[in-house]
Amino acid sequence: MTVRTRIAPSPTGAPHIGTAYIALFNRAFAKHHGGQFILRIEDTDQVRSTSESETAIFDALRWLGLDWDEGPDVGGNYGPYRQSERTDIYREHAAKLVASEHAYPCFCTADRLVAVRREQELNQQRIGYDGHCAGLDPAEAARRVAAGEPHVIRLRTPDTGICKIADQFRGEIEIEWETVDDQILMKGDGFPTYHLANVVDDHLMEITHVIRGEEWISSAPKHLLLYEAFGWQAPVLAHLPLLRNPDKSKLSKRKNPTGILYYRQAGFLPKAILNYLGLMAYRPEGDLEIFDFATMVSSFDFNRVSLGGPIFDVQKLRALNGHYIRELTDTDLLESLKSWLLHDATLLDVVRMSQPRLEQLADFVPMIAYLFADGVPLDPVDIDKAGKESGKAAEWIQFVQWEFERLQRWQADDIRACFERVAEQEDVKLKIFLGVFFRAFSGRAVALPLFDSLVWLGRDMALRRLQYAQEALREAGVGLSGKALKRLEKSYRERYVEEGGQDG
RNA sequence: GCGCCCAUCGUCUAUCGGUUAGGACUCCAGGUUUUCAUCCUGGCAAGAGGGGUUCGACUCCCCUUGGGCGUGCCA
Repeated sequence: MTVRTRIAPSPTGAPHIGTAYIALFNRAFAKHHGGQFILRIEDTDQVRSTSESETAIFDALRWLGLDWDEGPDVGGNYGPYRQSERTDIYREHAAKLVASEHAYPCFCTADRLVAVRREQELNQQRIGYDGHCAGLDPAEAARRVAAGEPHVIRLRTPDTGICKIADQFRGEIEIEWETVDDQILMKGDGFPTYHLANVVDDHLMEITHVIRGEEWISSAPKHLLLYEAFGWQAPVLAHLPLLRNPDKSKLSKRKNPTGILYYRQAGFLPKAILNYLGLMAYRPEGDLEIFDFATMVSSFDFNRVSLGGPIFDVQKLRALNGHYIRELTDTDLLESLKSWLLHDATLLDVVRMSQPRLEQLADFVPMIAYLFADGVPLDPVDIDKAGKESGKAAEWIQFVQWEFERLQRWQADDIRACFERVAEQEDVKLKIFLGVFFRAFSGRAVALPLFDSLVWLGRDMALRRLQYAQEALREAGVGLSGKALKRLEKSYRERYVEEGGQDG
């Protein structure tokens, strides 16, 4: 049996450093056994998935050297590797489950579900679906489905007994069936949920080992039950500890740079990132900290994986990166610099932006420096003063951060529209408004054209700069307090997000 | 609230019953260097608490505490 592992990111937003972390372990394990590592795109969330994000995932993982043997863009014998192209397969399998009564159609409305949950919260009961439609007569349910009544398909879970999960890192985990509710398998839109799709695909793609984040432990029983219902052999499960923010919460973009592309733009080396990510839960042997992917592959051992939730410490990553930079020969470093950003294609953009403003060639480098930096020296007092009144700058920056995250495409026109929208909402002249942002992004009141600069920097770096600015403002006492941030978020939702809750 | 996971310096970790509890990052001091950085040397700094098991527990078991995740027609 050849070992096959996979990474299955969903293309929503910027490719996450956590995805690289999980991918690294999966790839290292597969390669240790001479097996294959597969990339599967989990785009079953029609609302949030974008092709821009999918491309960015390919780009980011490949840059890190985490190549895949099979995937949407390289093909393979188990395709298609994009879940949105496999909907027939899921529908078919869901139908089988309904036929065997391992699953059932549910006609409950979203309103009823909310009401049920609220009552459970009130009575301090366990939260979960109450099984309202589980007892429906199958024939009757089938008639209603045939009549076109809106419905979802739910998994029928046992009411008693315990589910034993053989986690390769943690040993046996026991979860009582009573605590797992009837999970939705097929959504009202005809798309599967993660639970169904991931089980069906892992089986069909002959995945032998599923190494994923510990956030999945509590849904493992549902997955195991599905394998059983289909009469399939379940893959080996292993749950890695989650990467954390300095405050120990799950790593999030609000508190940290989480975009892989940020790290590329900021000049981190792939081998340093891989080494650091490996360090988060693995040591090849004893005190060995500096190691490459090949060492991780050859030494890979489930017993050497540590389980404490590691805090992602950019400072240590930086130190490690410095180590690798120093290890390069001068010509290799020059090549690294060139392939990073100092090549003709990117330089030409910068040349075009700067030309109208140049009086001497010597003006060039100082003028463009902020485009090649991670952070720039900031004057928080000056930034704050650029706002209409003290405190406004921090608010404006926050609104723009949220708008940037929601932007579908990262292009000059969209970015411009984004600034115009916020300036209008905040009732401030664009010229005044942008003053804050020239300072936040470049550290100066004047710089090259803002929107083009942002396109050039990339979304992840743009967001990072705003994060730096917020930190500086906070330190200077003119930033957003926790309370103010909460208030602002509410105001943002009301005024900017037309309808429905947005994700976090 | 309920379920599950986790627990060694500030941070990442080594230790798989017997160690002065080791290394790395950070910080501090000193040395090399025209400055800085690098590099070298040294230093500060840890087994959450309480019960067991054992001749002997950081290590095994239980409880408490703390933290995390889950509790979505998101993944």
